Amino acid sequence: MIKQVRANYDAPNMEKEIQEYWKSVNAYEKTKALRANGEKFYFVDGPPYTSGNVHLGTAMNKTIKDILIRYWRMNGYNVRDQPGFDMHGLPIEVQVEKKIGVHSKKEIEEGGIDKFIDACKKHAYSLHADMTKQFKDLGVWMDWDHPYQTLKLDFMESAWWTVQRAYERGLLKPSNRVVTWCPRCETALAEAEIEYWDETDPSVMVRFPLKDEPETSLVIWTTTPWTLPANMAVAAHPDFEYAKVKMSGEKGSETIICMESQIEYVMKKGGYETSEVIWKKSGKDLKGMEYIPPFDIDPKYTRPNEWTYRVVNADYVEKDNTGLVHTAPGFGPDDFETGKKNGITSFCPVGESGRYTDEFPMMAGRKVKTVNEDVIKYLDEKGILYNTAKISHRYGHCWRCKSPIIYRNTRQWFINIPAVKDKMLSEIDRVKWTPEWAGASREKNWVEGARDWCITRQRYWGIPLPVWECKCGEIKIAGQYKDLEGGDGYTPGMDTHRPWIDKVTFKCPKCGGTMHRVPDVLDVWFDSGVASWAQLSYPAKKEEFDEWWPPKFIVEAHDQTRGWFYTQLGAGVVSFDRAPYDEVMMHGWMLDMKGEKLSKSKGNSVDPADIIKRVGRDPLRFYMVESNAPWEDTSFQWNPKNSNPEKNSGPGNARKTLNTFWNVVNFASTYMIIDGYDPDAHTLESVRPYLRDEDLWMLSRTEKLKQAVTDGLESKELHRSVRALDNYIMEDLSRWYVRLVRDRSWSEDQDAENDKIASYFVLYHAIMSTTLVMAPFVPHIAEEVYRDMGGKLESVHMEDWVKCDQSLVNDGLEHSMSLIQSIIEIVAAERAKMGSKLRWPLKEVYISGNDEGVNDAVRVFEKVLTQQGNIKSIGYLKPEGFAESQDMEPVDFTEGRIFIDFEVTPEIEAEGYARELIRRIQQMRKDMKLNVEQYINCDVKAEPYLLELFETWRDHISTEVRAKKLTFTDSPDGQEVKTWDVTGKDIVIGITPAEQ
RNA sequence: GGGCCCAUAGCUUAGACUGGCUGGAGCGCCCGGCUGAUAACCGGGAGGUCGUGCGUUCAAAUCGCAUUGGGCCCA
Repeated sequence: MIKQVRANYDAPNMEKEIQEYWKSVNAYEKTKALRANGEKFYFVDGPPYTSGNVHLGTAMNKTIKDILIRYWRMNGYNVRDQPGFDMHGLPIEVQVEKKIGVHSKKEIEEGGIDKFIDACKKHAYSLHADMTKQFKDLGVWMDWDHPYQTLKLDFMESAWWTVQRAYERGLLKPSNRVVTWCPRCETALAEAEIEYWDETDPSVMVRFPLKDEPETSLVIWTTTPWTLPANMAVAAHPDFEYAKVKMSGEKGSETIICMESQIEYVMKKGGYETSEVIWKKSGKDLKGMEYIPPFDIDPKYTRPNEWTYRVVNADYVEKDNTGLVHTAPGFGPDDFETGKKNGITSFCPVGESGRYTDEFPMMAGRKVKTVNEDVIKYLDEKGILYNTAKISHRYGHCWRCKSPIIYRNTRQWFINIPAVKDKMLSEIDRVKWTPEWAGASREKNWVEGARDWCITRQRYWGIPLPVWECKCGEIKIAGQYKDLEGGDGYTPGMDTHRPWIDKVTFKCPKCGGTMHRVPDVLDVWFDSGVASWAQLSYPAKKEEFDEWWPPKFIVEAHDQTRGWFYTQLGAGVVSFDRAPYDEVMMHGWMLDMKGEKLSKSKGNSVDPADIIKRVGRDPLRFYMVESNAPWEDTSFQWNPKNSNPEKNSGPGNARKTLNTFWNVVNFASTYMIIDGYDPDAHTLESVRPYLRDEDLWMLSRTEKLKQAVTDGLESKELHRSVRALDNYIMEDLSRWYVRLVRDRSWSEDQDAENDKIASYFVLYHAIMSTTLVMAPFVPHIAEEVYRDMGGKLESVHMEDWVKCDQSLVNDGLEHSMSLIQSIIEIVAAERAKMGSKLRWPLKEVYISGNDEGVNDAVRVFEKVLTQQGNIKSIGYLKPEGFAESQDMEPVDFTEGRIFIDFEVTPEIEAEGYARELIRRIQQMRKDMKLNVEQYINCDVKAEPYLLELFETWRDHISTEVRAKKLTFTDSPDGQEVKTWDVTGKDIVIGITPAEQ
């Protein structure tokens, strides 16, 4: 049964009602159940960080997922669609700290870690609830009632198991390293947790006088004067030339050593005018030269060896500044490596909170970055400050609290990624990437440079590192919950977060001592990295794992190259010797209107809820996917202050397309209901004898649409699918086919009944086909149309995907129609030039195709041409056969020329005026809000000449306007009387509704 | 500084891989038309150094090199 659709496409409210309908009939659950026996498809949702807010990028991400999942389901797959949430980690800790008013780890511990963790957990769950609500509101169909959450015990167990796997394979080890460190959060950070932006720092050059020759100095350069107390060596490039130079000028002279190519630069920085090279040596020969360090540090901390306070070689030294690099192995990763190579102590006189320890008494207790000026002052007073300036450069900051990071030497646990790098690279080759360069170029480039993965954080809210250590060096890994059971402090059913798990200890099997847990928690990237087996609770439960793993497909934004694509790859290879995915699709970001990153602090953020409220969910989805290839960034066209976003915005444009589709459906449902059209009563075979060529054309276009949308989905070029839909709806369906069938829909001629039914059949087929292929993209409007137009199933999303029927494709007809369309366009343009209204028929149009085939192709649709162009007659000419005597200018079209005869004959004049009259009466009917089937009585007053013309068209006029009586009179009367100016002549029309 | 991606009308973009006719659309703007889908629809117009430069070629938006700007990932 076809129902009358609502008059207006009010997306925001209609979508809400559809969502309520889905809920009321359990549409999602039933759709899933319908495919329960289908081929299994394991899709893994990349868990968004549980921030509580769905922004545009997250909306785009879930929209793509929703589109593909719906598409796969329509193709019969049994899709696993468990959504995930990344619920541990620093961002939540920082928010909770603010909420409860603590500012440091010390304060957290004073207040009790248990209270803090309870607050984090509560907060995480509440954010999770907020986000779920927003995702559901977008119309995303995932298993929201059963999400995987990284804070759940079974999920944490899987992470533990993976740590254990790494250990068993010899890939996990603790190590003292210099790592990036947030002094506020007092924890190590991964590269992925650091944000870079420009900052102004001191840029200083410092003299390091030679031990044996104090009047000569090595000159080093640094932007971190605060690290100078930890200076242990100076690095020179072994292959570059260095020089001992006497610098002179008005201020005096001195002798320094620097890179030869930098002499000029160093001279100027020192305020000298001339330089004189005393000797040149390669960096290799400089090696071993001993100098006096800038600070006196107690040797019991620095434990000097034969290379301490000497020149060493390192090939990362670049040809800039002085070419001699201050080396503090406790404060820089490169420095650390250099120090290690030469056996130099990694002296690090800075504690967790970024304050100097007693190892550097001069500044003990002070925060490192605050002492720069004092250090410079000290150097100056000591006479070793060569030059000081300011520099603006990129500097790393903690992703959560925005504090500038430092490097510190600490003990962390690492996974040896270089050991499995080759396997990771070959897995990248095995996996299918969309676009192809996402894997072959980007991911590969990233993995090639991969180093050890530091998986430990010195925090609270995370998966505890499942490692217990004994003083004797013995290590125990708890790979699963049950491994805790033998421990002291274990209580059945305990929460395995900190601090409770910290109380669990084991007796050392080797020395009998007590084994304590390493108090660290895991990097949150480790949490998400294990998601594909952790969501299946592997290895604690095996059944689901055996059923689903390995996953087929993931899709995330391009920043995940270093994030989830990478951590899953690493964790997967460590655990299973393979990437936990077969196919990766990469998508772009949503940027602001100017192409800049959206951010709250910049004030250019766009709230999806605002778009939903003002334009709607489907238009938002349609726009996001249509505007660009998925992997490209989109400058999102939305100004929150726009007072009319329905028109002037990206989603507003999409709304217009969907609105047009809505109007088509409205048109169809209106007339199909009037005529009692029953879609089930007809088949293609039953209507085939009555199909016109334009019907066959529409069928052909519809099949091509199915093909185009399918192709786009298969190749993940979703924009192509949506653009094909847009083009079909606007060009083929609305602007053309509906225009062609209007007269047929209105016909009350019994003889034409079959012709009308044929057009209804095709229109219905077009609408239903469109509805099915648009369903994954715009699930709400598709559902509404499907239900109004008599869809058989409870939801359009339960339907099978429709395949293109090649037997209905007819390229010849499509070609003919495109010729007709271009000819009609030209005729319209020529009419405009001549001031000839479409309402007035043209006497004749001559077609002169470049060859006979063109004329034949036009002939197929001659009726369409005469009707739509309002042309009395079409003439066909041989390419050169036109009699120029006709005095008509030829106009070119794609495959020939046309000639238009604009002569207005008396017959044409009569018809023209008749149509002018009809138009005015129709307008009045509409103004009077008369029902389309209402009969009227009509009085008309006009000059006698016009009345004569009207007389010849009396029957036609009466039929068209449904007039029972049409009276020509000098005193027109009626419920509504109006005077019209038609080409300068007054016509008075009076209308009264008539009895049926 | 390195890797990858992008750059076409005021805005969003097609065309580029496989070089070839006056570079197509949509939105917005201006003008006109149509009117039984109607808070719709249609036509026309204005608007383009195809980021810039050099090269390959009979021919470059398209291929190559360089350069500028933007995005992502790193140093």
